[in-house]
Amino acid sequence: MTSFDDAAAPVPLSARAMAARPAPYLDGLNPAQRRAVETLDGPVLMLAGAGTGKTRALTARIAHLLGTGRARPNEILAVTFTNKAAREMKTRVGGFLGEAVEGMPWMGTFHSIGVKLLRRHAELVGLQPGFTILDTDDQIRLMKQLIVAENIDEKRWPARLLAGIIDNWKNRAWRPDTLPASEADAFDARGPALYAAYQERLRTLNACDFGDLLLHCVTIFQSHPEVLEKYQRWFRYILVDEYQDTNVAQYLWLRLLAAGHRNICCVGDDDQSIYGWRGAEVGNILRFERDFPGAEVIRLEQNYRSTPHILAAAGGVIAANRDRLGKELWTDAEDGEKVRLIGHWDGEDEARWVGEEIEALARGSRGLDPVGLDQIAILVRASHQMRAFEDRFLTIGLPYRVIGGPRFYERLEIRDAMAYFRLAVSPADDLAFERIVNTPRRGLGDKAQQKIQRTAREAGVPLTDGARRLLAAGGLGGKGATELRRLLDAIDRWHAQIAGPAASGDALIEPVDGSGPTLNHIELAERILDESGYTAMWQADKTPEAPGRLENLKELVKALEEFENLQGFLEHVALIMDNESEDATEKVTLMTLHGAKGLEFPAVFLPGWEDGLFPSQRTMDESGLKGLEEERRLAYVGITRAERLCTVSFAANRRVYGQWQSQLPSRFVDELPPAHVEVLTAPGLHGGAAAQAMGASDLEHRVARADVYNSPGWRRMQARAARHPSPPPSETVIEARALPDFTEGDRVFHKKFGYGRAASIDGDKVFVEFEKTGPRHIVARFLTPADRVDDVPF
DNA sequence: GCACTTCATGTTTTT
DNA sequence: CATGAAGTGC
Repeated sequence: MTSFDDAAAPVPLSARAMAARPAPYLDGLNPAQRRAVETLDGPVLMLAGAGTGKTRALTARIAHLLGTGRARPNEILAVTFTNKAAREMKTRVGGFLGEAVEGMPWMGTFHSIGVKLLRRHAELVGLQPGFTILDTDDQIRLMKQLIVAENIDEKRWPARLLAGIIDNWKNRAWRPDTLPASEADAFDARGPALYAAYQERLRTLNACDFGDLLLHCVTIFQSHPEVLEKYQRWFRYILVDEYQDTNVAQYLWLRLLAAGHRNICCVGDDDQSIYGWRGAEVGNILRFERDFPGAEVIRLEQNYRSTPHILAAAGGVIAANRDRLGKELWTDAEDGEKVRLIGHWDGEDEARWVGEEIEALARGSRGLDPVGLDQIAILVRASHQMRAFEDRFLTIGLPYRVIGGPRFYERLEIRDAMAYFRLAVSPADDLAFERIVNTPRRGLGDKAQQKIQRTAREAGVPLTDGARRLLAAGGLGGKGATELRRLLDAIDRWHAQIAGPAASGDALIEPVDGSGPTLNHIELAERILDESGYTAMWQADKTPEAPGRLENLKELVKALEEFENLQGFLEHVALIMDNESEDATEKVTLMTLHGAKGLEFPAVFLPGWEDGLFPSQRTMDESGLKGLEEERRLAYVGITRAERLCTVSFAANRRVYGQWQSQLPSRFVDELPPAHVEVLTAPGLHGGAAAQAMGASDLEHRVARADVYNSPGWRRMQARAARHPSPPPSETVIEARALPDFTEGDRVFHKKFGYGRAASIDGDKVFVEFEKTGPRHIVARFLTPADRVDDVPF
């Protein structure tokens, strides 16, 4: 058990020592921040606008709580949404406290704290403390089984959708028994029953999905007042980050815990609530004062990030939203550049222009100081918008990094390997068993698996036991039987080996040849992958992605080094799905607006501001005005990421699902206050054929409305453009015509698709069979002969 | 059990 | 268009 039970443990940090010295953590705080730090008792709502130093205030507040002796480190509950935020808070508090952060076991994400609580009281909701945590993938597979069992038409009700509906219910803290009547007719009135069945399955599997981690806690608090009271007393102070993103379940969880002393400090920004679609309730933050009467509301409005123009532009956009708590950001900073606005002919032009602009910024040829590539970000509404930029950057050799791509732990081979580890830890993990019974192929097809399922269900035992019974009864013959027996034996063996070292504590045991319980978890993991035939499966696989997968498996085993045992690792992975690999080269960042929340960049590009794309048509269709307002907040988030330079752009034409569509500039473009915007004209667009084809009216209409052609900003821009002309785009065009400097059959390299063989060449078009990504037609300039890859400038 | 086909379906994302 | 999932034929 952790610190909770060590109530008698000495305070790791000497309160007196800290109080005696002037508090260094108060230095440099502005009055509002200081108030937020020093108002310790009672409910506090810290409305912290973008870039107003909220993390600073939050960490100082923790330091202050400890410094004044109000609470010991393990009596503070500090919740965040993401592991990243939790990590940052830990680091920053660590700056004040030194190693005493280790004594803050209750600083973490909602989910990680939820697990911790739930493990202690699992039996109160019918679980055992060792329950497994299902991720989305497991969840959907489970739902698929239910769909089959309940005879539901999967065409009409795909598992993903149903899992989503149940997720939503959980987000709203609705249990099967408390589901409101309004939901009773969800999917042909079978919703409530299916939800109940799903929960029943989870209980049988001794498993929780992510929603349960919070909802079960709430259930326990509500039905076991003595448990709740214990925690209400224990957590003397509660801090919550990103409060605007809380869903109902999280809200109830917090409200229950804070109900006693009401020492709860919520930090958030209603203007940055962008996760409504996944259950976040802006209402939680809007209602705070009603929920906690007498609450102190502190507004952090001094912005330390952006220039006045950028703040004014963002403010202008967000002002169009109703239902705001109201906040106006201000700054002492110099005016700087206005927000720049530019229209393009199509998405490719937009990408081309952004690429050139980035190169110009990097050279310092825009009349500004040179901007490093890693100080530049392109923030898009939807990830598919990234492709035009990737293509372009690949072509011009501009290094970039995509944030939010496929995650390491979501990869097939990693998930398979994890399933093996899970089985080794708990052989009763049915979902893990199902996943790998026939991977690698063991001759256990659908029929055999059904037999196992049936045997297990009839006996009411886990699948591994069911399989054993089936074998004992001779219900399976041939190769399948032999292989199944071998697998079951292997699982037993691995399980025994885990029990060994775990029981003997965490003493480091020298690796000894042979077997026995002397294996450490890393060797065990290797052995599992080996004995299961999983590694061999990929080694035998001749498809191009096999080597990469083996590489990933190696990486997975390496990741184990940071943990003491497999159990610890599995728990970590269940809750932490992020994987940020830093690499040293300077790169432009490409990510979604959602992904950018909480980040900042000196220069930000916001492309694709077109109605239907941004704001997204779908959001508006589905959520109407509420949706539009959330999109607007997204625009606000985007603009406020910029420190010095913010460039908004839109295209007149865009290919949507292969179909060319003409686009209208986003309504948010109109909401940008003209006084803080500078309208640029793309080279070649102004007066050119493109402008005419574009139906110049649109652009001109907007431009005339803002009267920007007559603005000083416009003239200054023109003058600057004359002084610092952009490199002529023709360079690339000439390059594009260049014929390949390799011949058919040569091995070639492409930055995105990797290595391949040039199967046939037709002019500047090459048909390449890529080793990893299959065959494709590629323009020659994208390719480098493989033996000269080092010449590629990035 | 596997490879090939057709067909539908196209946000945002964490835990 | 382009990707993934489901279905069909071997």
